[in-house]
Amino acid sequence: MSIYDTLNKEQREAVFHTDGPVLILAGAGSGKTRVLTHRIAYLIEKCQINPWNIMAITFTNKAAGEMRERVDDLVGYGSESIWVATFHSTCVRILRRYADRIGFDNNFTIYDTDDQKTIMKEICKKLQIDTKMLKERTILGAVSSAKDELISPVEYDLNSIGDFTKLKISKAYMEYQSVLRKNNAMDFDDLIVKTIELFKNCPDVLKQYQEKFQYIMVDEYQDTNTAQFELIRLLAGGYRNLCVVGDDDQSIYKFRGANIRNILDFEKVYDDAFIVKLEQNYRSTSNVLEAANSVIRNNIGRKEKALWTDKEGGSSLHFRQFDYAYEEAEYIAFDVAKKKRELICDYKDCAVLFRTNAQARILEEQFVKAGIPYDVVGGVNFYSRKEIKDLLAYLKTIDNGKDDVAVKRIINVPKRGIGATTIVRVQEYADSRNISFYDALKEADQIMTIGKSASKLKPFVDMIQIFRSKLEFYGLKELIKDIIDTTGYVAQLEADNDEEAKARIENIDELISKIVSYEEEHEEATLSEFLEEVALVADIDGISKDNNKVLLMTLHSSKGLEFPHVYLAGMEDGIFPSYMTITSDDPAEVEEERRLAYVGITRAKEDLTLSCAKQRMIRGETQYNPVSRFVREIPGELLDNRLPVSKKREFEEYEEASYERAAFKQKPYAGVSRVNREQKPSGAFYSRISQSSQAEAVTSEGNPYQSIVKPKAVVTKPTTNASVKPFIAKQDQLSNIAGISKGAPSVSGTLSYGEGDRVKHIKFGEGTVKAIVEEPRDYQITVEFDDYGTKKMLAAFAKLQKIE
DNA sequence: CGTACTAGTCTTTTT
DNA sequence: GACTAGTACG
Repeated sequence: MSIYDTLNKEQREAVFHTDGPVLILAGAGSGKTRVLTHRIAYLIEKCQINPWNIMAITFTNKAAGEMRERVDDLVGYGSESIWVATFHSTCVRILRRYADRIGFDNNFTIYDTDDQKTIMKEICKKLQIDTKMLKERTILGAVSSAKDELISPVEYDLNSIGDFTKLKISKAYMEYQSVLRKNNAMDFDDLIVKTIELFKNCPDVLKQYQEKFQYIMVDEYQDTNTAQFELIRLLAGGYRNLCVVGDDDQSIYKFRGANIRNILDFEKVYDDAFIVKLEQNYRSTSNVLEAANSVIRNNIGRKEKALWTDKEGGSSLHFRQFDYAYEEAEYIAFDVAKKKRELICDYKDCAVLFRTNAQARILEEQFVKAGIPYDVVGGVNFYSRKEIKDLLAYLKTIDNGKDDVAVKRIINVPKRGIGATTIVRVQEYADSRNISFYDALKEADQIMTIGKSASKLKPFVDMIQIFRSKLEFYGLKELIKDIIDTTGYVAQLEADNDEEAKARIENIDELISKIVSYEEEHEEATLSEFLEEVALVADIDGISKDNNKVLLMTLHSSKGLEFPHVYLAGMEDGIFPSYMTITSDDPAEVEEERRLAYVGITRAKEDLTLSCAKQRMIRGETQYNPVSRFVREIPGELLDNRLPVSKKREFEEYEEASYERAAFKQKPYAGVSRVNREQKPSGAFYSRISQSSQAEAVTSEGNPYQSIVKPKAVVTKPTTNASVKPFIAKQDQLSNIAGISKGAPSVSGTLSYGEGDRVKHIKFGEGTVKAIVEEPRDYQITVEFDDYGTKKMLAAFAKLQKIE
């Protein structure tokens, strides 16, 4: 009995076909990690390939660690010499050795999003770019996309001719790259781009890595971008033993430059590619799988696949709709507690997935309330907290004096009486001499323009110099403690003595212990390496399986994971799919959301609950959203509750619950008197909704997916009319929801069109305005559409555009 | 130079 | 709603 006997036929083919280009199309849950690990084992064990000649690229460090572990379990030796890493850490490792060949120091700094923004802000000032018209964010986005596509500043410039905005971006891009170079820094995208540059400029270096990586495997191939593909193509150029694994249906990072063509056109680039499809799903029950299939089927641009399973049936999928978002969260917490209580599963078997990070908060509140242990993946990254960034900036300054961003961040933290003016003067001096900011500081007494402030700069420079020289003798742990003591950073926080300061001190302690454990794991731990590891951690990397906690995370973070019990929260059109993609005129955007839905559904092994709320607070505004189209795409017979949930029955379950909710019991649901009371809409408001829902019923069949942002003014004026029970009784059919959830219109000042004007509607196309009737808060517009006939609609919903 | 308040922005997703 | 950048004032 060999370890390969447990594989199915296709999996074995994928494992045994070791030479030449291979494309493995691996559906969700089809055992692709198993294939990859067995393939590595096979290479080492049966083909006598040295572990150090094998490379595996994964999407996250966590995946890399797990892969190494599993290979270790299979082979028992050598796994530590396999190169298993993400694209980014692969590139950093290469660049740390050879960056000097392309004009950087080998101890270059890696800039995160914050650093990028800081730099871009300065550039905009310098180039006199009006950031009201063209935001730093937008420029950085454009720059990043250009890098993903391997478009250099010069090429970008050539492509910008005649386009005013693009020309500005081009100038900024050019300047941005030169600042980065000057600061001896690279951003995330540069790590890939510069490695390619290195390979193209130094064939000897490329040759060396081509020799090393005789067998290359790439996981999550559908999410690679053009630059990453080029990198792989170069590396595999010697032996051509390139095996990529992916699933076009799970491509969810287009916004980050992922090029789906990489997987769809693999056979064109490598015409001798061996292709194998893994279609048997080992993860989920057939109900879950059928739901996933029926959703993804609605996408047009995909390779046809038929995932199947022999796990017949399983429990049906659950669907629940609630009036308020907090009720939804409360239900999920309650349901998890119930499952735990009834020994159906443990906390760690459950995960709650949602579209946006912001949705985590309301869930957290209810989990705390219910006393359920949970972890939130992502959100505010540990390393992007102020206090952590400050201390890291000290480390960066000590490590790389050319990193102006880091130096400027800490030059006056804690306060040393060094102000903005002084910093500007020093920068001017540095610019005139063409030296770094830090080097300019060293010559403070030469800078005539700063006068007395020079005396404040000297102690700072001395302090940094002393740290540097001490680093020869002590380790990173001593260094960080020395920094904290010398600067009095923690001492000042202690003086503040409030909750926030306490939390910050805790974070700093956490940082210290991270440094300590880093030093324990790495014998020759260097500052540069530590900073690099810190720069490249993903949110998901920190999650440990050993904790018995419910995991809360975005759908994106959930990729590659699986859980027996999965909750998909916020299944509303406008949330998921997001408002942005619904209103976009590119249908491919909704397709990407649908793939995300597919990823979410296929995370579930046994049990899947989909939920949504009719009313939800988003960025301080109350939204009314219809049930997600993705829920509607699931055949009704798979769901246990196709109808909106009966409030009464739900409530009885609450009553039975063993944990106390005394306050709640006294006022069951009437008036929704707990959380959000101040946001509770008035009775008048609700009758208004019903009204509009009836008015909308005429038009809703063509356009049921519209999410509406309701004007604040209406919501924030609560009346104490607690007896109003919002339209629950009316909601006996899912199809009604779309109409009802239209909500109230926003108060539009004036209309940009009048009777007789030609207008355009996002869904119905062009038409002529026939009538405009004024309503209390809006206008009812009658439009005769060229292709859809006459429709009545409210101006605030219809978003009609006048055609000139 | 440092602080406190205000106004504006944001978020869809992240290595 | 939360955070941040910008401004006015001490």
